[in-house]
Amino acid sequence: MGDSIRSIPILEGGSDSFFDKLEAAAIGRKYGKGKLVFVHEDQAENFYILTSGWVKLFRETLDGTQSIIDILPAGHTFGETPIFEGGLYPYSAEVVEAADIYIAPLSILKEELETNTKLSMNMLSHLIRYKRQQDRELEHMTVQNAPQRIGCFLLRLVNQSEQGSVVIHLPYDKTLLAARLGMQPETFSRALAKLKEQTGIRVNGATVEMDSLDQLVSYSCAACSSEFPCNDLTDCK
Amino acid sequence: MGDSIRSIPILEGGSDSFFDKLEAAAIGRKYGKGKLVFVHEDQAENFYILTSGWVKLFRETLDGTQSIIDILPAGHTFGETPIFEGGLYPYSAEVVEAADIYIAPLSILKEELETNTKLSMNMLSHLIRYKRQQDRELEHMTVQNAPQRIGCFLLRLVNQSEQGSVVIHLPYDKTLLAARLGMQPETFSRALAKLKEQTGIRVNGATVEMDSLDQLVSYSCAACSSEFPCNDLTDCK
DNA sequence: CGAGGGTTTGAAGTGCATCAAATAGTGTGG
DNA sequence: CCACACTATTTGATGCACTTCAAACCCTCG
Repeated sequence: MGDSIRSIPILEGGSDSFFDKLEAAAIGRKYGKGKLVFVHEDQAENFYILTSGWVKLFRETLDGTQSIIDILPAGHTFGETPIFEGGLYPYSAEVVEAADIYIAPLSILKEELETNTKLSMNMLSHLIRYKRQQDRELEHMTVQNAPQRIGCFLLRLVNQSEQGSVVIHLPYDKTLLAARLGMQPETFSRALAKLKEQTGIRVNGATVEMDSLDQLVSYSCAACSSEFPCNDLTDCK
Repeated sequence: MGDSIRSIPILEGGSDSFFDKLEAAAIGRKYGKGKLVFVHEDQAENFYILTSGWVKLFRETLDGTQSIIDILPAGHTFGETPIFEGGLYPYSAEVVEAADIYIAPLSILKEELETNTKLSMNMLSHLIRYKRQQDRELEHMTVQNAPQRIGCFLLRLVNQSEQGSVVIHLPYDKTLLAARLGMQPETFSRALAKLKEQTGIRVNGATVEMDSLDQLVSYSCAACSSEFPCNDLTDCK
């Protein structure tokens, strides 16, 4: 386990004693699809380290409509933001693909942050990058239409350097993906069909293929303020 | 000047020597409406402290469409995010209401952050709060319609504790406000009219009055995952 | 008083949501 | 290995919200 925690990007810069404490205190747990890790406004004692699977962070309105904050792949942490202030989780977390998660006390993280500038600098830098990504998401919502948003998402799944023909696997349900992109499942389905005819991508279930990225890039990125290899983040979300 | 810089929330926790250095190096400048402070992808040497007026942060696509990242009131800093990485501004900054701005070297801030945990903790905490606000903005874009978004914005301008009748002054152009809320000026105008008839607010130019917040709250917050006094931020944006 | 930008109003078009229903796909127990 | 149940996905038809284009209005300021 040590390695998997020590190599989490957002914890880079942590001291040895920090990781030792973390390993001593953390509990590893397996979660099946659909399991809730915590719920909005739970008292936050722990933060979570995702080493495999996918986790959805979301909020919901009174009528049950969910709005998705993020869908995290392995290698990310979540539930760490209540270190400051009241200490309530600002969102709920649900496993959407069977996951391995380490549960670790926030107090250890907080203590380390207060004494280890390297870690807090690293965390600042991650938050800033994250914010930039979020700026883009907001931009996309107003500037791109549904097919373009899907195309943009696909592009962020691709290794930028990829040459020639490309194969992508959608990481989770189309229904969830639709929600993640802020549209209805029906709209997603139609928009994907449109993307197919516009850019020549081939879709088969959760597999998407194309001969080159060019058409997808010129179709999707046209309406955006960033240029293609825009995915300067650790990874997709 | 000292005081105005020392009381900026995001710089709270800075050491005396930090503020001394800042005051020695910073240049105060007045900017008229419409002036650009810096442009997207400029090399970032300085960050900016806004002590009066309003500044718009934005990006634009090739065809000139702007997407607004934020509109800052006095008391905020901007252009500080390139402390890490390459050091290019990720957005452009334009004064939208005549502003007083202090220009200060990023290097001073960076150095202080690396040595003063109090400041970096404070900054982390601010970024986290900011992120939460941004989560809400994204939610609003998908969950609220135009009149509700306007109502929500108005509510965030109000002092929460206000009792009885309330008067609000729109802080800048309606056209800009529309862009800030991700809609067209025409839509804004119509949506505001609808809000008027639905909630009984009275609009006169840039002045908005109402007898009580109740109707506005129940109309606007119905579709949101947060409850009314949701503006747990330093101030509006 | 006239020019120009901000704001409103009107008419028409587009994209997405919604409701309804068909189809494909997956896992289950027999 | 098949039939059933259940969910994910697609397709169709319709409505609504917002955009777009056009023009009028209003207000401020030289």
